[in-house]
Amino acid sequence: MNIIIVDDDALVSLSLKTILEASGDIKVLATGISGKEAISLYEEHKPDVLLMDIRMEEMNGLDAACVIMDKYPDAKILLLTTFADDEYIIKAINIGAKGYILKQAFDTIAPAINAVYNGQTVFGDEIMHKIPTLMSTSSNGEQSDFNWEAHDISPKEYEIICLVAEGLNNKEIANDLFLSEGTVRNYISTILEKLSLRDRTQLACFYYKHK
Amino acid sequence: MNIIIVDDDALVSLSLKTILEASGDIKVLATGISGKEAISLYEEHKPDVLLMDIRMEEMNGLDAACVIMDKYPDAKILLLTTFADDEYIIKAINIGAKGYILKQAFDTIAPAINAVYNGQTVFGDEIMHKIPTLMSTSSNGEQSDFNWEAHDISPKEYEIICLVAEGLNNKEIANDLFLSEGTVRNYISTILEKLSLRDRTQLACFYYKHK
DNA sequence: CTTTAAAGATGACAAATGTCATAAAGAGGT
DNA sequence: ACCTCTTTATGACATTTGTCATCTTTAAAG
Repeated sequence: MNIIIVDDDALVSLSLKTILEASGDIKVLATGISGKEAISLYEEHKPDVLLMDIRMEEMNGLDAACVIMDKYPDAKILLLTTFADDEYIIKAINIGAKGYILKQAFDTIAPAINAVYNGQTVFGDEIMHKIPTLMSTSSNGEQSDFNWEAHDISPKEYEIICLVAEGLNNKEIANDLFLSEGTVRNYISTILEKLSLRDRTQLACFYYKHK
Repeated sequence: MNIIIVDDDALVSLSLKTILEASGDIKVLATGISGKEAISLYEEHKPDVLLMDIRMEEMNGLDAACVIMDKYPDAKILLLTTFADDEYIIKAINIGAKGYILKQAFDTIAPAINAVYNGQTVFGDEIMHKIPTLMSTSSNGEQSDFNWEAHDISPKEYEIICLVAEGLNNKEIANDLFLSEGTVRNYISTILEKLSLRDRTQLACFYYKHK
């Protein structure tokens, strides 16, 4: 099976290439580092599967996927992400990407590619967990969009809020975001201050009520 | 990798067993023909992956999956279906099934099992296509179909759950319900036990996700 | 009248949580 | 170079939380 890898970070592309080719039946035809490159490489090689990072400098993976799917509806595109970026998941599904998985999970990527090659669609587990919530928040058009920035909530803080609203404790959040537990505590402390809440449970409630 | 196959139709189980075992690294520990059997077989063998039909006589695959996931949250269950039964997809996702694919596509099942085994979630392509539509139709009408009594939650306990989901702390709940703070703690303790949750924040999250 | 079951309470205890003061490292602007 | 802001980290601390074993009271069932 022939694939193309596109990732911002050449080191990642290389590691992936090595690992995947070692697994046997995968051949990496080319690697790229931007969405634009992904498009031209795809047209040139017509790979069985295109493995592409979402966050990239010149043109992000989603837009590139959109362009490619538009021209080649049968394209099999597997999107990689460093951690579960909620906002992109729904978009990825709608575009018709054949998968959306964490690139951390190196050894699970080969099976995923195989499944995609055989006509399945694959999602990383952590990502799947979020879909029910995303479904209920993205599609019922009622009140939803609370403006977090208006309350001085930074992106990082928002990220933490989401994890609290998934029921993670401080240690787990710390592991997820590569921070120390104490730092997470401090973050939550200031979040509570900003939103005039008392504890993490109220924060979780607030989250669901304003989404 | 060890799996169990459960399908109404013994012929299907057998064919699957043959095909999958031929592929090399899959061992079929047992086969069953009903949801009830799936549960007992799962408990007995603790397979890496459970492959189960949705439509079965005695107890359908979804209910069985629900019971199993409840008791073994790490269970990897791959649901099979003859046609894309729209109505079950959302439910399958919510239950936490690791996949939902067409059993027609014989040769794609092995890769799917592999991906699931490696921690991914897999959906057949025909099924994935329907998800965007299902998302918008499922979230306006139904909702709140979670059966608290089925999880042994008494009315009083439910009352406390609601207060937790309003962000009250134990003292406040105690005042609200004319109980002592200790009693409230005990109540919450048993609620968490019954729902297999860890703390009040997870309880609040659970409430909003199932409501 | 016993026996049993339930609802509620208490105290002890470990763990998790939230607050605060403080500090190191880096980036950017002057 | 100096100052400032941001991000991350610590440690100390008081509170809250969840768990458990043990009671009392009340009500129901025999």
